[in-house]
Amino acid sequence: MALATRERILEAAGGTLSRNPNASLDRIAVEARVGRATVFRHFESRAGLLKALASRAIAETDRATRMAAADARTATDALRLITQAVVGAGESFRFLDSAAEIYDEPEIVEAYQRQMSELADLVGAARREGFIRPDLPTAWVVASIDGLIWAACRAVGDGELGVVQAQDLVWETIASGLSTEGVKEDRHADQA
Amino acid sequence: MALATRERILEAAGGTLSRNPNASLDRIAVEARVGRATVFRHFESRAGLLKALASRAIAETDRATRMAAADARTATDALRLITQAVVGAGESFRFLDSAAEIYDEPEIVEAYQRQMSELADLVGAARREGFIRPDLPTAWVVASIDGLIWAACRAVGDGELGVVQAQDLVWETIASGLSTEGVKEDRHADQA
DNA sequence: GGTGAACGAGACTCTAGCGTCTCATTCAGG
DNA sequence: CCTGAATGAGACGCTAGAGTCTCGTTCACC
Repeated sequence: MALATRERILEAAGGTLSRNPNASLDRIAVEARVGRATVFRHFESRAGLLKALASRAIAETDRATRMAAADARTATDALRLITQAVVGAGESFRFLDSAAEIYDEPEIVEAYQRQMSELADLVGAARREGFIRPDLPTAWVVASIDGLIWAACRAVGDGELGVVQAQDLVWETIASGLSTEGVKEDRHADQA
Repeated sequence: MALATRERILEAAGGTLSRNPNASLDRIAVEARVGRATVFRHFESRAGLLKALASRAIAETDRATRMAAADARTATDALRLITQAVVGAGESFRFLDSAAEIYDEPEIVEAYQRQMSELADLVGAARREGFIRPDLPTAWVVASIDGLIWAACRAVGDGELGVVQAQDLVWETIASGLSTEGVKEDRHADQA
């Protein structure tokens, strides 16, 4: 049952920390219905647990990215698939917002920066495909995609939106914004 | 010099906590170039300091909201002014992301919910003016505005964007999204 | 020059939470 | 039934950081 226990601890840690970023190991152990000592049997320390949690989220994102790259025929489509995958797995990521200690781990920081850089590349490719507005800095495109994903995960966590709904809305907003000025119907103008 | 000292502590606390949400009072005191005891002379406790910091951010937002309501002729314009004001004062807000303890203060939670509700009302009014897409849930519009503001403040803090640039980009993205599908030029279609 | 308020420095106590260790219990496999 | 691995419970030491207090200093104002 070692694997099941380890997994249960990670699951509980993710959930508890997303609600209260300063939750103690004792609290997490209770939430996982596990003795506190068992947490230390599976993880070197609190930092080790957080690191494992972060690594898990990073691996999940990498997996989603590879699948998107395999399935998608365009960079724009890959961007859409990745965005929706991350929103779908949002619960695994919410704890990262507030887990400041994690960014002491160079390994995690490096992986995070790599993923951000990959996202920037993807945005660049989507831009060359004509999907991204040429007048927007790539840094802002990346940042706002991040912000919209964050908002979607929060809304889902608060029960304001369903997961599928949130996935669609994020992409819809990326594509067309919030205003009627950007609805797709208008787009056929050029050709008129 | 009592007021100047108090202000210096608040300023240092905001800056330090936005960088490291778990920063100790000692660290904050050093950053403010003030003895740690002086922090306790001005604030009842750590919670009191955070509460004062949050109250300050809330008051700042209220001020911006009132000014926007006074200056703007439409709800859409008020929404724009408020959005830009909040991005401009972003440095005062970034610490709120990660200061989980604050949400134990009912007073703060109430004020936050009131502001969110006011924002929802404003979005509703802008919707009736025809600015907001009718097919988007208000909850998502509010959440994504929040997310874009968050992203902008982060980008400014990281030095990726200038403040004025970020203010424009947030509104631009709200209005037209990130994609070429939403650029304003297309909009004249209806009238053609 | 005298006075009092504000401050800096630092000693002190107290608590929460981390990490270690031990011991009894459970439970699966032989 | 026996054995060993995984666990739960809990005692224990340790440290960081909150909050209190005191004493000496600075500095503005009279």
